[in-house]
Amino acid sequence: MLKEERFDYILRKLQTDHKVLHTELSNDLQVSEDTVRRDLEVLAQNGLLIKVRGGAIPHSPNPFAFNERINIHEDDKRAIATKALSFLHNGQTIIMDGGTSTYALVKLFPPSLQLTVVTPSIPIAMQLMEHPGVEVILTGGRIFKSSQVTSGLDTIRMLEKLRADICFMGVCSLHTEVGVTGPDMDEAAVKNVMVQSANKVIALVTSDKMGTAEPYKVCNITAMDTIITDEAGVALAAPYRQLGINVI
Amino acid sequence: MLKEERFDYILRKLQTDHKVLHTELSNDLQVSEDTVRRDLEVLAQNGLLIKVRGGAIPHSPNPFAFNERINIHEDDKRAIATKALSFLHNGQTIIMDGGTSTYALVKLFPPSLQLTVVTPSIPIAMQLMEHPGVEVILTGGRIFKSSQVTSGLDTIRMLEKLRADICFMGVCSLHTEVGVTGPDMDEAAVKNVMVQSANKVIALVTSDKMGTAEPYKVCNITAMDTIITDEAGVALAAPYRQLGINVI
DNA sequence: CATATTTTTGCAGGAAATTGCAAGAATATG
DNA sequence: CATATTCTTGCAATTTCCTGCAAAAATATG
Repeated sequence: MLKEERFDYILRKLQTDHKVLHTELSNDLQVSEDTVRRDLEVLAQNGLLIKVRGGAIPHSPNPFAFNERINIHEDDKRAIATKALSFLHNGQTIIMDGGTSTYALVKLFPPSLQLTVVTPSIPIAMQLMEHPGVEVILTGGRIFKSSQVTSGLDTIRMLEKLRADICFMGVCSLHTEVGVTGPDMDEAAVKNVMVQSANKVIALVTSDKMGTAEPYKVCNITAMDTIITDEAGVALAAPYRQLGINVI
Repeated sequence: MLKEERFDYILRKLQTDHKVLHTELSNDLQVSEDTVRRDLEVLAQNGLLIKVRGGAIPHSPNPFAFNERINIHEDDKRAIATKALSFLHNGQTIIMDGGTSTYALVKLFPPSLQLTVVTPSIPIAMQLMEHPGVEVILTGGRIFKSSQVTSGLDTIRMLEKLRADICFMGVCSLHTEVGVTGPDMDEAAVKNVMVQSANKVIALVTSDKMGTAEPYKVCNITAMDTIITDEAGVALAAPYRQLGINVI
């Protein structure tokens, strides 16, 4: 049996059963569970399903589209967010980029905090709607369903007119030479404007994103004032510190 | 049974029952109460519910105001929304006002529908994010926490540049002489621009709002092309029909 | 056609996650 | 304040996952 036939079978079964199990598939397809595991691995990589312990579930109809990602490196992200809190003071205007790191940050906002937050992220806006002291401004534009942020010209135009105290940047790759990069052209353009509209830029980055690069450039690495990461070890941080960037 | 299935079950039960108990879930899912407790823990961490002693309650990302209102006249609103569906055709660009009537409408969108929807309403945008064929454009601006819509100058500017086929107007009071009115100045201004930016304006109004007025004027009643209501009886509809408005 | 290289597959082991249980702490209730 | 629930913590049993490895199959190369 061809590997593609197995893929086909798995996806079809997933569509009818809304889940697949290693044990079942191993039996149905007459291959070992390891092979099934590997099959699910590649299907997951192509975004065709979501691997979970014991099998896989479909991508769309489950309510975890955004919340799944929040689980990855959850502790790291909370640690990063906690460090970031100390930069916030009453009365500031903050640009809050989309992404799970920034989402973790707004979840930690103490109730007494008084801020104006500008964001293209719908989950962040929803989270902050319940906060009594935060004025929320959502940038307009077309919604990217996968990342749940607005993007495009309208978003950029709203950000351009802004003067913020701090911009917290989320999911990006950092590289000392390549700079700050992202996986999507439009979002990279939006991030670029965010950087320009803020007096101070703070990147929230899990350590696995440091030293990596993606196709679309956001800005030079020197545009960052501070990088907050989960593991600010000397080895990882030194190259950035040499450029005058505060790494914590 | 996969852990994710349990999550799914819990969230679904929470949605219908408005609460879940450790004891019940343990029995329903055939796992120990400890496992239920741990499941609720992770769901709570992801903001999908709130743990309380003995079980959990919904997190209600929408403040009560919105959730409650959606239930008032629910049947009426669904009836109105069903009538409104016939005005929608593939390829159209639609302005969708905030409010529970319009929210009921987007919930009825058939999956095959291909539209571009421009809206200031966050619940509507979230609902449509799960729709495969709808392009969602959110107008930017300051968020009104009570009604969960964006408002203000930025919102107006985005709408001004638009040319839509249809505008569906939500919560408003209608009066043959006073016209269309609303309870908030900023929102009224936004609605006014919506009316001007669409070729055709359709009001979704429960019958109890007809013949009433509120402080801030949106537009003249003749700006409406069609009024969809739950009870298009002759007595109520006649004055509007005399003005050339289609009432159904 | 023979040989080298890559890909796929199954297996073994140790690592990691999940689950249920028990004992003591915390909290609600009358 | 006494009692009953519920919650937390630690632990052990089980299941599942990952890594490296070797055999078999497929593909490429001379």
